[in-house]
Amino acid sequence: MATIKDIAKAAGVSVTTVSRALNGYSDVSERTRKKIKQIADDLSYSPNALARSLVMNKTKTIGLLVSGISREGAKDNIVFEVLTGVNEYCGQVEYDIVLFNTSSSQQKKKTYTQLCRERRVDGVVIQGIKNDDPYLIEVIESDIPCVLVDIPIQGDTVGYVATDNVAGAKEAVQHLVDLGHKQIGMINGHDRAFVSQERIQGYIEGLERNHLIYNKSLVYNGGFSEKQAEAAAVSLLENYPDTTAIFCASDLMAFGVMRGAKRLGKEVPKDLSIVGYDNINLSSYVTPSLTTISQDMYQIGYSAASLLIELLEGGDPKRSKIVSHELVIRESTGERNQPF
Amino acid sequence: MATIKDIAKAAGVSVTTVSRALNGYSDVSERTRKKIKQIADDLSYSPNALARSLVMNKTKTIGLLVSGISREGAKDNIVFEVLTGVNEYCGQVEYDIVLFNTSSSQQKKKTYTQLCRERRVDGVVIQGIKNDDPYLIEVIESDIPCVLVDIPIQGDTVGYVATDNVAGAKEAVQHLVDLGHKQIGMINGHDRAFVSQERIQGYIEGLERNHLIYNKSLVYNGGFSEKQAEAAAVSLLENYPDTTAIFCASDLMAFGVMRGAKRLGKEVPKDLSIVGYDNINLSSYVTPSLTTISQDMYQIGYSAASLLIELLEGGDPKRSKIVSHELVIRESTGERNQPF
DNA sequence: AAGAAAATCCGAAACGTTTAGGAATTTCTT
DNA sequence: AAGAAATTCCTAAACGTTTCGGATTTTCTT
Repeated sequence: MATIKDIAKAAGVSVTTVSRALNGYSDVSERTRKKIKQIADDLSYSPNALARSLVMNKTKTIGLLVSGISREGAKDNIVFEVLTGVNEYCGQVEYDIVLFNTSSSQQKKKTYTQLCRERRVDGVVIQGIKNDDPYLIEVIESDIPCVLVDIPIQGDTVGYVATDNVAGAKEAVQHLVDLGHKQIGMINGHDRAFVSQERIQGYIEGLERNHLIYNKSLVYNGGFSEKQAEAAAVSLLENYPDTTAIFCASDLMAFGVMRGAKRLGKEVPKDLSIVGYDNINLSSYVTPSLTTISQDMYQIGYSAASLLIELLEGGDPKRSKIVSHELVIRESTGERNQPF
Repeated sequence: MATIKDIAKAAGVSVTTVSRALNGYSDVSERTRKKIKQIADDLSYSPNALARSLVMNKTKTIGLLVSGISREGAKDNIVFEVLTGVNEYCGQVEYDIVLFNTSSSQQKKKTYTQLCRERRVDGVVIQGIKNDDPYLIEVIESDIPCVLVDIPIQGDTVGYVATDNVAGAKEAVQHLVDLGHKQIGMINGHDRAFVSQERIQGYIEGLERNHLIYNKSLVYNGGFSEKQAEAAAVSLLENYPDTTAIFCASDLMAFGVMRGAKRLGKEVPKDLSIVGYDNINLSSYVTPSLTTISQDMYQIGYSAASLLIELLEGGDPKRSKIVSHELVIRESTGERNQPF
């Protein structure tokens, strides 16, 4: 493997000159630069990023910390979509991405900060982290630049990108209200997710705006799990049979609710309208296809990366970005059946 | 950021001793080791992986080269699943993963080898690469250890992991034959994919084993695209209306075929049986759910990583791994309607 | 108690870059 | 043609580790 020294020797110049020639500095004559470049090509030289990073104290690498990279998490491709977005932006600005596997590092008792420090990433985007995750505190206290996905925290070195979950949830219930529904239940995720907190708030606001009373017992937690949501939906519908619509904090849970409805002999959307959240791939393929709040996870990833790089390269002092969402109406919602 | 020097100074020993203490060498007394560890903790020291890698000439990092990390590629989560598998294994053996974005590097004219050399990955797993991809030749010629997914090439530094695609395809058509189908069409991917070559071979063998004649004009290429497959299916069914079953080289294309069938007023599986390949998430959710050849992409990723690491650490000289597949029968296939 | 053996430690080089500061050479000015 | 200015190049240190070879200290042997 050719190094800068080899080139220097072959060209009869110092390593300094080689370095400066290859990096486009102005204090090297065109003639020698040509020669050096030629030799570098001949030796098929590629710079050692390690050595460079070591002295420059900058790796042009960002970490991607996701807790959802597990076999189960592969169902919705949310994680993958933001990864794709991050990857796309990083490709444009020539940053590399290193994947941190929190799961294993956790058992190895390596903290978030240690991970980042060891690998010398310039910054990190964090996704799928829970409210009570010990990592979260570390993030905020550490001085490693990072941007969070879906957790609205900002600071000197931390930014975030998210969607307006309360608005989204509000639109979802508004849609249901517009269809004539009066008793709307909700299957939420769990308390340790910021999005859940926001989505229920939106749910409540949506009801109140339409002068519907908010009944706490109509909302269940489904833990973002299909199975759990199915059980929750069954309970909900058995205890409150007048419920004609359910708003779910995720599409996956909406599928669970669908299954639960089927179990109870309820037809969607005739007897029960369902709206989900996320608009994952499955949602348009399933029958009936799912009405949902669509969020562009690719865009979120892309924005997260761009925000982080800005943070790193000291651009403008923006610290957060809200990406838009959209209600997409499909077959799982319909007019309320008037029970005459 | 504390370095080994800081620790040495604080402990009153040399950097050598600190290094050897921290790395568990035997030639340092327990007393000083304790002290050094204590100080390291106090200073919240974490080793600089860059410096270490530089001198050790080993990064404990593998590259992941996939061409499918794009917005469109997010539909099937195949890429993501192997990534998950790779990640899982790497987590266990404490390797990190860096994502290479081929797309951008291509336009930047950086070759595969350059990418790997620069970033100093110890090895690389490659996925979603096409037959005629210039990268492929590079891979084989370069001395960088790598394992290919779904491309059966092996050499001194290159291994692969795949499934037995010809057997899989054979089982698929056998299933259709068993259901009474006599005229079975196929929608293949494209010629630049090894899996396509194998799957059509399996298709042919499957037919011949049952003394059905192989009719070349019954197989169309769908380019692994849903849309394209839909068009192909329509052509196929219009030109050869006696076709009662279609075997598709991917689930995504099978969905296209479903849509095409619907366009022609054909009911699945009554008028047309369809079997796909891959068993992606969608397949079990769609109606009718899709009969398909299931391959465990997670396992493939996991195996690929483990094979690579073995290659790196000089374990046994295995160079390839075949992971098992399985026919999963769902609703999209049924007995042939005898046209009396 | 003296020499041998074992245990513990250290100095310095090496990995492949970048860069500050200055030296050598060329070109410009008058 | 001599000094100034600009151009081109180089020396050496630095980044944070690991490791070879040897030096020092302690413990064991008799």
